[in-house]
Formats: sequence, C-alpha cells, structure tokens
Amino acid sequence: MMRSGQVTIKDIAKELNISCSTVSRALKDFPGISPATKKAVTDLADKYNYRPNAIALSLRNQKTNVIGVIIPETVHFFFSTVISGIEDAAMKEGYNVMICQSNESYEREADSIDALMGARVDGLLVSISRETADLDHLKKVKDEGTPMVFFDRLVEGMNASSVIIDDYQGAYDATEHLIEQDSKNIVHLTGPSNLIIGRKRKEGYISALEDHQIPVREEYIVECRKGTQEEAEQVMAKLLSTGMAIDGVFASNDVAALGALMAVKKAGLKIPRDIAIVGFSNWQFSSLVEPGLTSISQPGYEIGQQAAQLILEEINSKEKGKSQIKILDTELIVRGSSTRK
Amino acid sequence: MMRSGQVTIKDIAKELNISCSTVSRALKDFPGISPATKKAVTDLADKYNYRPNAIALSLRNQKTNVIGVIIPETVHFFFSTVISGIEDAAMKEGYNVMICQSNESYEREADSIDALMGARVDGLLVSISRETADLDHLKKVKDEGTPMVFFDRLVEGMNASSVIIDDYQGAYDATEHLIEQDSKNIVHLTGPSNLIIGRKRKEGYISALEDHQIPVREEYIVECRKGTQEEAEQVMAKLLSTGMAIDGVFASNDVAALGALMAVKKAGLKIPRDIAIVGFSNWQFSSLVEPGLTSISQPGYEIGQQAAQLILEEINSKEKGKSQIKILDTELIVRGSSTRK
DNA sequence: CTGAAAGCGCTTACAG
DNA sequence: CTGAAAGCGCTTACAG
Repeated sequence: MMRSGQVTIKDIAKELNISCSTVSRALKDFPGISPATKKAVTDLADKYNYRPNAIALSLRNQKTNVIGVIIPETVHFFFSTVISGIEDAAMKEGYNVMICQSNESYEREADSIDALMGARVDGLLVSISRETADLDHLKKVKDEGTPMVFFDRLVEGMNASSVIIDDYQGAYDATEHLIEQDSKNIVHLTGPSNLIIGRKRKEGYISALEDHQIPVREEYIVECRKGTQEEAEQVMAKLLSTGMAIDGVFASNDVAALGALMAVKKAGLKIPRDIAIVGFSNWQFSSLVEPGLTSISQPGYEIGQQAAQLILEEINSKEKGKSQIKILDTELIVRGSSTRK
Repeated sequence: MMRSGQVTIKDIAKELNISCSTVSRALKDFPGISPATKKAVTDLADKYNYRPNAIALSLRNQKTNVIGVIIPETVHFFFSTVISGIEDAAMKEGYNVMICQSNESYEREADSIDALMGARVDGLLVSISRETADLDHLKKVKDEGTPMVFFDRLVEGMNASSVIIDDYQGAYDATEHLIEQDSKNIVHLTGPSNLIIGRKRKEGYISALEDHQIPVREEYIVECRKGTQEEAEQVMAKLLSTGMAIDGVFASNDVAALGALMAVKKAGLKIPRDIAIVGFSNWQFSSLVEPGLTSISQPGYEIGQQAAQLILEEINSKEKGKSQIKILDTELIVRGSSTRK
C-alpha cells in the first residue's frame, strides 16, 4: 500500500474498520481493549511506522514538551557545552530543545523570544545578550506565565530562577593566585560593564587585592568592551607602552587573556617571569598556547543540566513564583602562564 | 484584566462580541473587514500581546515551519559554524530549527530522527554519526516523503541532496603542499573508514603522491578510529619508534594533527624542519599552537547556509526526487608547521 | 461585512 | 469491549 506522509490513527482505524478511539486506546495499553483488537492495531502501527503526531498532542494537551533556549553564540566552546548539558537533561525527561542564537544582539534576542513563545515552548532558558539592557521582552514572558530560567548571565530585577557560577569567587581565586606567585601590579581586563558577571569578577579582583593589602588602582582596571582577542591585544599593548609597572594580568575571559599574552610576547617580555597571566572560562585552546594559559574553569555542562532540571521543575510544579538561584563553583586550572614557583 | 497563558483568537472574539472568523480575518488584513472592527481587533491584540499559536497553525496547515537538524556534536567548532549558517538561512525564511546531537552514536541518531519526525519537521538536515552503517532509519524518512538533505558527511545509496566539501581536492592540496615543501615520506592519519569523507581524503592523498611519482606505501597510512588527540599522539609515537623514515604528516582532521604534533615534539624532532605537518578542518586553535598548524579550511557557515537553502527548496517544490549535490571548495591555510621555504 | 461549520490528529468523558 | 462527540487554536469555503 502506497502512502504519502506519515500514517495517522485515522488511517489505521479505517483499514481495520474500527473507530479512532479504539485505535488510540489500543496504542496506549488502555484497560478494556480486546487482545485481538490490540494486536491488530499494534501490528499495523508497526508496519506503517506510526509515530504519534506531536503537534496534535501539543494542541490537545496544551503542552509541547519543548523547551526554548536563548543563547548568545553556539560557537563559544563554553556555550556549546552548556547546550549539551541542557539537551541531555531535557531528552532524559522526554523534552525536545529549540535553540536560538542571539548573536549578542538585543533585537535578535527579542525576535527569538517571540518565535519561541509563538511555538508555545513550555519553558524558556535564557542567557541574555551583551547588548540587552531593556527587559520588557523578558517581563512579558513572565507575565504570560511561561516558566523562565536564566543561566550564566544573571538578570537583575526579574525574580527568576537562575543557574550561575560564582564569578566573584572565581575572580578572587584567580587574583589571589597571581598574588601568591608574587605579582603585585596586576592589571584587570574586564568585560562589558552591563553584564553582572563582569561586575562580580571585578569585585572579586578588588577584594583579593584588599585582603592582601595591595592598593587598588583605577588605571589598572581596563574595560574590553567587545571581548575580542584583537581588542585585548591593543589594550594591553597600550598599557605596556605607558611604562607603568605590570607583573600580572587577570583577564575576564580567555580570549582577552590570549590577546594580552600576544601583546606581552610581542613586547619582548617573558611569561610568566615578567608578567603572569590568568584567564577565565577555560577551554580547549587554553592548554595549547605557549605557555599554557592558567584559567578559571566553568562547569558548562553542569550549568546546562541544572538549568534544564530547574525549568522542568517549574514546568511541572503548580506553585509558581518561588525562584531559586544555584551557584556553581569554579576551579582554578594552573598552567605555565602563571607558575613562577 | 488578569489572564494566565497566552491570549487566543477566541479570547479576543469574546471580549469584542464577534466571531473567531472575523478576528482571524481582521488580524491578517483580509479584504472586506470594516475598518472599525479591524482597529478594535488589532488594538486588543497589541494590548494582550497576541501571538498566533504556531502549534495550531501547524496542525491546520500540515506544515510546522521547523527544520530538524541531526549533527554529531555541537562542541566541534566546525559544526557550530554550520549550525549558525543553518539558523541564519532558516530564520530568514521564517523557519525555526530543532537541533539534536547524535554524539556520534547510531542509537541516539535513530532516536533523534524519530523525535524529529514525531514533531513533524518539514525537512531534515543530517550529518550522520561515525557509527552509522545501517541506513534503515534514514530510508524510512525518505519513504514517508519528508525532504532530507545531508551535509558534510555524504551518505551513499540514498539518492538525497547533499552539501559537502571537496574532500578529495582538499587532501590532494594538503599532500601536494607537503611534497612541495620537500616531504617525501608522508604519513597519512585517516579517520574511520566507514565515513566517505575519510575515504575521499585518502584518495586525494594517494593521487597527489602518484602524480609526483612518490610511491604509495601501506604502512604510511594509519587509521585513527576515534579521531582524538590522544589516539593520534599514540599512533604517531609508535610510528616514530619504528625508525621508519618520516618527514611529513597529513592528518585527516586537526585534532589528530595536533596529536601528531605533540608526539613529534616529544620525540625531540623539530617542526617543520624534520617533519612538516598539515591538518584538515581549520579552526581557532590551529593558529595558536607552536608552530601554527597548516590546515585545510572548510567553509562551515556556507555549508550550513546552502544545506538550509536546499532543504527549503525541496520543501517548497512539488516535484520530488531530483536530488543535487553541492561541493564547496576548501582552502589551504599555510602556517609554520609546514613552511620550510 | 460577518458568522457557523468543518477539519487538521489526538484524547477522553460519556454512552451503550 | 467499542463508538460518537467535543475540544485544543486556527483558517477558510460556504452562506447570508
């Protein structure tokens, strides 16, 4: 028998001369179906490779079993590990995942949220873009009652559950490590100031200096707005050219750390002897550069898993509104770029 | 007015005391709707942030505007650029994308295809897993009439459209480059032999040798089944320990090339002086190792874009069955690991 | 210019 | 043990 498209309950019912209700019940082991009918139905379903139409089910159940994900960029190793964590946890519970990249653009983020809400996702996992300052698009989601969990990048003033890492502590550890390696004049390359993660890392840096009685000097704290390697390289080269004393660098992300590393090398200085360097958000290349880059490792996969678990909890619980924040630990991975001892 | 969940046409109709049909028509600029009605409807839709329920539309139109993607692993830089290309092209045409990672597992690939088919995606973009030998799950998709396009990894015996790169030519270029740099005893680290890309690259390697009258020796062709850095490092170390003459390495992927590079360094040999190395599938780290790794660059973003365009064409065209294969060019990126001249 | 009805594929309360 | 009916949200051919 030739068919086009996938087989439906109706097709099976027609061929067997029974009603759709019966087919539906036979397919799901409903009590009170004659063994003969059940066998006839399941045999035919197998033969035609019947798959329940998830769209029809979604409409009927008012539930799509899809969770939407808004992520800045999948090309970042960190975010791709987060996605893996989300996917695995979601799949385990029978959910599919729909991912939209904002490419760090506010407009695209807002459009993506609209698309995902139109698709009636059961919940939304979001890591906001660098550009996002206005939160109206997110507040709408909340008002409409769709569960939403933030990950990695905390959003203030939303009262939503979040899974983040301890940026403050990570930065503190990184800075203290530099101090223990006898760095005293430590430059901090920060991220864009509208992301909370950037501010927290800066606080960690400052606290570590203070706890070790090292003066905090504003000229040692420099913003890398774009966070690219080129930008960091330029910024670092400029700092070096001023002749100010520098014997350590803590960069807010590994790409910036890499830029700093290049600038230091080009200036003819030795790493770690003259300047020790520590990055943030350890990924593959960190171990491959010469010397290997010391970095703060973030548990991307766990962030994804926990964020997915949180959203599933919220989807499946009646009581809305009680939000929780999970803070995961970072880990200092020491490599050649900072080891003097 | 307090609402929970998103607003529907019915809600608007009720509040305005008109029928759903009218609301539907007013919302889509249907001819023959009184301006007053239209304004009342659109105002209310705006106020309540009405979004058409994509699920209901999908069911009615028998079309979801979703394309499904099966991809080995998003953590690979190459694949993440492919995803970006797919997403951008799809979004431009009003499609959403649903991505499933197979993690190079046949079973997970088959499950994901079932999930995507259950979700009634309009088309499927697939790059098969390393493990996939049995093609039944893919044939089912074809039989059921769902358009399917393969990318990067060609599948034989399926008569489906595909977007691939010219693996043969890329490998030929890589090998010829090594020959031009005076390598004569060139090891080829291949991928798993059940992937066609691996076989094509091997053919390119062999042709280049033959065209330059260099003997092809089986012991110089070694399979790296898993394609990990560790495996390649071990394989290479073993080759070096045999004492056979080696002055060049062409690895079927960059991670394997990196393993080889490590092994050569550890053996105390100089790169490129003693052994020149070329990889395949250029990505970020290739430029960061010491020395920089010469590699064949694959246009991931374009592969994604073209694959998406192809599937959209197939979805929107009536005539099924005429499949086309697009072959994109690679580019040799020369860096320190191979430049002797 | 507007409305009632049917239908996309499925489930389930209600009858029998 | 089985079936007819209603409904999820939307659109559109058919009436009026």
